[in-house]
Amino acid sequence: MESSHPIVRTRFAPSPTGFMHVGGVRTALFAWLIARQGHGQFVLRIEDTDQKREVDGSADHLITSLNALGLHYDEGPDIGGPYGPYRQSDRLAIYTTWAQKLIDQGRAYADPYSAEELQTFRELAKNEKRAFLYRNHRPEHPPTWDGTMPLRLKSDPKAYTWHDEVMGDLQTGPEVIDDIILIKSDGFPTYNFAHIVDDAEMKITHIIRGQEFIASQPNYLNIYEALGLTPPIFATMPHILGESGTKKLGKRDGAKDVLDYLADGYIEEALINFIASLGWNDGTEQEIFTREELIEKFSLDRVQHSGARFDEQRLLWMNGQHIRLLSLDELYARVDRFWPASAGSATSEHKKQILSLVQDRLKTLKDLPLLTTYFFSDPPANLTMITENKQLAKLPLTELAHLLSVSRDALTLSDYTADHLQLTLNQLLDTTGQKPGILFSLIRIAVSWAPFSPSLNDTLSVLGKATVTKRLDQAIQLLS
RNA sequence: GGUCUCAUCGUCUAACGGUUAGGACACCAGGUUUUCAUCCUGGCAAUCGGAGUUCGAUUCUCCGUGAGAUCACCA
Repeated sequence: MESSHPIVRTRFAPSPTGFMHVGGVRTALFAWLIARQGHGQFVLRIEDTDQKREVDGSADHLITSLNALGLHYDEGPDIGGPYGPYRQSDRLAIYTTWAQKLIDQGRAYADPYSAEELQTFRELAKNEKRAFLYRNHRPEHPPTWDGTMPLRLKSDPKAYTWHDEVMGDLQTGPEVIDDIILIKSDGFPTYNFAHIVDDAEMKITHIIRGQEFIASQPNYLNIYEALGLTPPIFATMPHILGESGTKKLGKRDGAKDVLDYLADGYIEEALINFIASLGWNDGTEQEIFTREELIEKFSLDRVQHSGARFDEQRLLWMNGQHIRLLSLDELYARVDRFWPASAGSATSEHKKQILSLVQDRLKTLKDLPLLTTYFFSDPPANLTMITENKQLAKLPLTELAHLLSVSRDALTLSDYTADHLQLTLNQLLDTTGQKPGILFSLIRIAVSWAPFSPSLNDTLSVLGKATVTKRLDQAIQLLS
């Protein structure tokens, strides 16, 4: 059933003024999902029309972030594409051409006022408790536009009703329509003008962006009309709010760089799932979604209308869930830079064995050293782990030393497969007459000196007979 | 102040106008022959307020209240 609908094309259009935070990721993610779902294209366009705010390296950082999260784009400034260039500062001639059309039609004019005059108008409006409208001061005979003055739209004030895929039907009156600036006096277009031209030229079908643009939407519709363009589909995302407050999550409110989350051991699948579920769900009770499931199930009409708070606890939980979903080989490939320094000389075979033991315990990849150091190097003994242990403290140290001695002898006879070790350990419970709470705790502490570890038989198996025997001997000496 | 938007457990959210208002995170209590984690079981906890429509309202309407966005030569 091939329809006449155009191919879905969405875009992420950040301005290079800083790092990529979760709000930006969500906008990018939803646009990416729509493109993938519709088997269309996802475009990256850099909106660098404000030279003053531009931050060096920011564009590269955004690109790195998108790729790190697997939100790969089909067209963009670094990879090109049929509708380039994809950096607005390289497209100035295009905006001039479109602006000239408006001038020729009498729909754009030069703004002759100084900043001071404009400020006076604003204060006047404020004193009268009205919203400021430039068009109330529209000059009768504006000068010819020579590029040194701002170029403004000669607006056509009217009421608008439009549809938003997320918010539903929206409407406003003519009082919000104004003569907004199309081209600034520095020759660069404003976002308001440039994005409309670019989206049209790039054949974008869906504009997905944050709530902060909803108030400008009627003015954009006015521009589309002046330009003779059919507006694309609009979808407005609610804001992500800061952890504590109710404010929009911004960089100054502690919004973190997404690359920091990756560096802190969060995996991209969890980040994607979490950010998607912040304001969206599929209506079922499913919480964990793979990337493929999100592409299949995502829909704009199920996106929440209100803002959502960013809850790190939930992200942490979700990260653990996604870590457990990875195959051992996948996980192994990702934890590479998280191993403790002492793991340096270990074989990958050995490291994989250890990893399989701790996979279910990892909440972030950064937890790896805490859970595994004693596998790679002899841990320092800490007697208080025994003397302050509720169960072990009841027995005299010499008795504990004896138990370890018996255990060492019995374990020496094992072939050190996990199964056989379990058998040997169970037999030790019989021969010593001790409860697992005592005997197993003792052995576990004596070989790891760690507050926790995987199951005892697995731990011993991976440590190997030589290491276990050596550490038991050392512990026996210490307790004697 | 004008304009627009939003409102369910602490948090993320579900619920053709008819449910004991469901799930998840967090928290608490048990269980899975040691610990920590996982996993399982149970517990705690919500429809902002007031009218109206209706046999019946979390759901529809209106009025409040609260919150957010916007009113730039920023995006």
